[in-house]
Amino acid sequence: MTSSKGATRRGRPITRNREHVVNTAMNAYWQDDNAAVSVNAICALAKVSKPSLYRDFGSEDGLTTAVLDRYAEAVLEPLKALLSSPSTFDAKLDAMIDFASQDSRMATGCLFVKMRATRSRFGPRTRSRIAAIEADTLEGYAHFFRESAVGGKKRYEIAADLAAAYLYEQMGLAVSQRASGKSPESVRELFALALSVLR
Amino acid sequence: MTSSKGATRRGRPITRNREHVVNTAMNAYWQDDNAAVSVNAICALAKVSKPSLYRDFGSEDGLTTAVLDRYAEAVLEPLKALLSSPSTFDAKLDAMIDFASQDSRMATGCLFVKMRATRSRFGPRTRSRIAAIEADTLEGYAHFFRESAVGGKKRYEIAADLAAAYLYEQMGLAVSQRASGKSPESVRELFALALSVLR
DNA sequence: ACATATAAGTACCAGGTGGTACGTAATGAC
DNA sequence: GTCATTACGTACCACCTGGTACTTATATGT
Repeated sequence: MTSSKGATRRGRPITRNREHVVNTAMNAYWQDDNAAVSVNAICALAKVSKPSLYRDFGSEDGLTTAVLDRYAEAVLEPLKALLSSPSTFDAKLDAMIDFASQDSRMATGCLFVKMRATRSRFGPRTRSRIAAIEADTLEGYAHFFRESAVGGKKRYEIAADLAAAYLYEQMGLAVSQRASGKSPESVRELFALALSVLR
Repeated sequence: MTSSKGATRRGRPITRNREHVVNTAMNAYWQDDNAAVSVNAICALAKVSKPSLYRDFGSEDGLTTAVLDRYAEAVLEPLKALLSSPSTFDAKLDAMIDFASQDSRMATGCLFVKMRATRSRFGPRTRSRIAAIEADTLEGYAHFFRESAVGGKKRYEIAADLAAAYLYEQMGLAVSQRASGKSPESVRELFALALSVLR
């Protein structure tokens, strides 16, 4: 679709594509305990030379930005969609608990939460993406609570913004616990206890 | 007290003492956003040459262990003592909230929590100290809840160990929020909401 | 005065980091 | 075939990391 016109491309054909590198890097950052994965390590994992990587992403900041965007699209968006599904308030909270404590995607934690925790390691572009995703998530949560307040079975006495911030922080805590190896059952127990104040 | 005997020490007198280096390093680790403070930076801050530091502590692991011990003694012990003070259950929880959200010692977060979050960066000795302090803290909290269950005004329906783990995690979350610059008021609000399930 | 003992710093080590200059390989256009 | 065009990787850069061999400064014992 990129070169459908008659003018065929000239020169050596490209062998490594961006997608492959982004996925490899995402998995590396995601899996690793520490968020200290070097570009050298990523090049070795993706079997791409460093200049190739730098031609595709410009800098480490560019790479981590691309990784974060990919993660947001692949994992965060589905989670966000979960909140606007047609189901009850309590069922949605239960779904959040399931997701954080049981879902295999959170087995090694949430990449966004990890990157947020070590954000000082990243460049300015990545940092601003992190801030943007945080704001977007908080707004999504606040919307969820506002909706529930008018349509739900019970009115909310605590402010939607407070509830949103609370859910956001507790969600981050729960996935951090999974990343540190805590058992899904323990995470579930603690997370459910924390969210019980919202019901 | 170290050389009270008649036999006076021979050789060049020592100029830099361990305490000074430990305090400097503790403040550096504590203050810094990232826990990535290099030994070079600490040497520069403490105005000590690298070999001197290595003679005193053996390795980076030795230094971080000493720092953690000093922090435990200076900050964690007073906090622990707070739980065994003669006051009511609710007052003690309030004191915890005050400490995490208002106390100036937590203005840049809790060094233990920071080191725990980045524990993969440290050597084996430091890591085992972190684990020991965690176990000790959890046991202290569990004891607190067990005591409250028998002598307090209300019995506990949730297990003391669960309550202890919950308090431990919420405490860590609250001080992390302070470390990341969140306002004391916001931290207090969220932390108080979290602890409300314990009352 | 001189030897001995101790503590301190200079100047280095190998290895890893993010990042790049430059030669080379593979294609289409002519 | 020859040439321009493009993608690619080798081999490097300066800088920083934790860690150390070796010299030098300053004290006491005799």
